Amino acid sequence: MNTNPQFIDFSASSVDVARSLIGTSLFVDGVGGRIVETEAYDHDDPASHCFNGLTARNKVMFGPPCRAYIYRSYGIHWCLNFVCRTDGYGAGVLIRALEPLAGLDIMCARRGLSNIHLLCAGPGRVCQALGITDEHSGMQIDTLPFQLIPITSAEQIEVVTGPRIGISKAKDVPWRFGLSGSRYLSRPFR
DNA sequence: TGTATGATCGCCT
DNA sequence: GGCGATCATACAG
Repeated sequence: MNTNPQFIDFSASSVDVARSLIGTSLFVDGVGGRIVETEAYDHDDPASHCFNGLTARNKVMFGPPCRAYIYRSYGIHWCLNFVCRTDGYGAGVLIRALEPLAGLDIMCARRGLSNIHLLCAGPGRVCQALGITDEHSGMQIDTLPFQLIPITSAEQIEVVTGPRIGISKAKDVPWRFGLSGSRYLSRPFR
C-alpha cells in the first residue's frame, strides 16, 4: 500500500516522480483523464534515450524539469514524457496510460474508436487521444494547454510495480508503475 | 489468450 | 543501414 504526496515535485528523481504521478489527472486543452500507468527512465539507465549522452532528439530531457519531452516512436506514434531532475544528465517519466475522464467524444473521434478501455491504454494511444505532437515538445506541463490536477490528500492510492514494457535493455528493472486494479492499463501487472 | 507481422521514419552508428 | 520506451490486425489454439 502506497500513498501519494499531494503535490508532484519534478525536481525529484524519475522513479519518485513516476510513482507519485499515479492518480494525478492530466488534461491537454481540457481533454484527458487520470494517469494510471507510468515508467521511469533515469541516468545510468541503458534503456533511456539519454544513456549515450546529449543528442538532438533528447535535448529536452537534459533541460529544466517540468517540461514535455515528446519523441516519435517506430516512425508512427508520438510518446509523452515528463522531464525530471537532470543535474546535467537526462531523466524523465513516460506517460503510458490514462483513465479517460474529460472530452471522451473528442478522444473517440481522434482515435476512431468507441471502446473507452482502448482510448488511452498505451503511450502512443495517449498522445493520439490528447492531440499531443512534437509541437508540444519542450512546453511546461504546469501551464496551459497542459493541466495537472493532484489527487486529494484523502485519496488512498495503491501503486503496483513491474518491469518496463517494450525495451531490450535493463528489462528487469521494476520501474513501471500502475494504479492497482485499474481497467485502463496498457497491459496487466503480473 | 496468446504469438506473429507489417507499417513507417527519424535518430544514431 | 539498422533499429526502436508502438499499435492494429491476422491468425492459431
